[in-house]
Amino acid sequence: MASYRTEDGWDALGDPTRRAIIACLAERPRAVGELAAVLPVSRPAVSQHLRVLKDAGLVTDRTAGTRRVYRLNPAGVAALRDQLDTYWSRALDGFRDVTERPDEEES
Amino acid sequence: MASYRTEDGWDALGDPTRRAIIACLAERPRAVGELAAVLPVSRPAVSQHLRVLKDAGLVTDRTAGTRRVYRLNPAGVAALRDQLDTYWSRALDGFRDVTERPDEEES
DNA sequence: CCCGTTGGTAAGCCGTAGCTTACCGTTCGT
DNA sequence: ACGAACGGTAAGCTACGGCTTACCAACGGG
Repeated sequence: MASYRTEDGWDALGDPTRRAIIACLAERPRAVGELAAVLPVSRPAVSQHLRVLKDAGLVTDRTAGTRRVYRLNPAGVAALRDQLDTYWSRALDGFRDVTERPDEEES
Repeated sequence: MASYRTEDGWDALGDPTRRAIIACLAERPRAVGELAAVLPVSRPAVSQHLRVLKDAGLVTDRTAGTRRVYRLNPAGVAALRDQLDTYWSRALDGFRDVTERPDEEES
């Protein structure tokens, strides 16, 4: 609640690799090396992506010995979901405003 | 349901200008010129963004005379929302899996 | 019937996002 | 205490995404 958002969650999800990371972490928390082993990019690349995701509040990390375990942050995901809900409800209002016009061509 | 997704909705929302367009269209449907008048980019730029959003299934367009009115597509928005819901629920499972380890340092 | 309005497309420029390799700090095992 | 494992950072290259200007097609009003 009292957290700044240095990076936008949407920008963070704009990259396919980062979405793959999110999908991986959705299954279970993983260390950086595990993620790099699965993904088609190098470990430093994963590290950089994780930084972006962390700044966006989508993941949290936890040091376990020499390893660093990342996990999904449900709060961050929920925040984006709420935004979509807002767009969705407003879109419905927009639909109500302009009733069907028969002389127009649908896309 | 039976629609392909030529472009990914997340990629589409990865751009700030496109998110601004989405926000605009969430209020009410608008023509291309209207959007360009509000946004800080040229009309062709808006047109290109609208194409991406349309390919992603996030907006639909409707020809009205010489004008072309775009509106938000609630189905497309709902699809993304559902994906986030999936991530969210799986993340909760992940949290249950790994119980708190006191010797670790939180991020 | 012409002209103004509207908007999609082409061509091209430029910034930056993402990747790689190389390097360094930290932590644990033996 | 030394070395290996793990991971973050720096530097640099390349590709692509977004913007602009210029051009063209379509529809409508007077």
